Amino acid sequence: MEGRGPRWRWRGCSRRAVRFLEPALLLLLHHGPAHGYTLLEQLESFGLGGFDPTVVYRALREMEEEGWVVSAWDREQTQGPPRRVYRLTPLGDEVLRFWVQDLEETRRMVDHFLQRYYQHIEEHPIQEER
Amino acid sequence: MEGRGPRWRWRGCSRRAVRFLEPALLLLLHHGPAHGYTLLEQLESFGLGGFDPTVVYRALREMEEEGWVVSAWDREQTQGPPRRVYRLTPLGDEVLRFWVQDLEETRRMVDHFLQRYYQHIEEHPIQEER
DNA sequence: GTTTTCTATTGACAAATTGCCAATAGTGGG
DNA sequence: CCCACTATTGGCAATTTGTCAATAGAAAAC
Repeated sequence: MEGRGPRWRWRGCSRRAVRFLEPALLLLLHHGPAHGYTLLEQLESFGLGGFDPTVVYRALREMEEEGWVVSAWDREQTQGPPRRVYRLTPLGDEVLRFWVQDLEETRRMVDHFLQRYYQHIEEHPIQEER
Repeated sequence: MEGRGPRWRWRGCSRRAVRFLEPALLLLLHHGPAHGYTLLEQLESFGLGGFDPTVVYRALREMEEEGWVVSAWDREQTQGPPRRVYRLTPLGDEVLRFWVQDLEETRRMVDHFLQRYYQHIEEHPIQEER
């Protein structure tokens, strides 16, 4: 199953994760403000472990540029350097709802695909040569 | 909701489509050989309409490089220039099964996310200010 | 008390992906 | 012959993604 091409043809897997990153962060922030490092860890509860921190921080900064979240420095209560605490904005809340709609739609599509696959396999157990 | 950034921040939508392209093509080809133009049209039945043809042709060429499909020229039965007919290989069949697994996993993740969202919303109808 | 380790975040860049537009080309109708 | 429709390819700019190195404070180890 290895291709000679780029090292990491097996897309769809880690890529799916990236696609989930934004909504997952928005949902986590819907619970209350948090800083990147914590969010990074909490992502595992979505089955989104193993992210390079850079990716998460970058996503957060981009979300701030969009106005979905705002951040403030927290120089106290830290076991390290000052850290940025992110908080969801009303716009971010709205975007989360958009994402939910989008994921509902995604779910419909995935369902439809899988149904079609299983139905076809059942009807044609052996692949036709035609 | 407009950003000042690039024209098409609203990712996730056409992007989701792209993510579906490969498995959809593999499934369509599982029904039997077909050429790109037909596949392009059949994609609509997956809710994947409106693709730029280039994208589909490119995907097919890449899939051929990977050995998931093979193509042959069809100079007869054509209402235009000769066309390439793609056929699924056993490897492609295997890849389709991988994709199905992957989409099962995706479905679990989406379900989990949505469940968590609705549960949280129900428990905290008003966003906390904390 | 300074070296190491863990927490936390940022910057920069190469590689890959995606959108899009122009080009090519055969066929059939007017 | 010119136009519309069927089919496919090439190339490039813009965007996205992965990764690695850099910075930096605090706490623990030596």
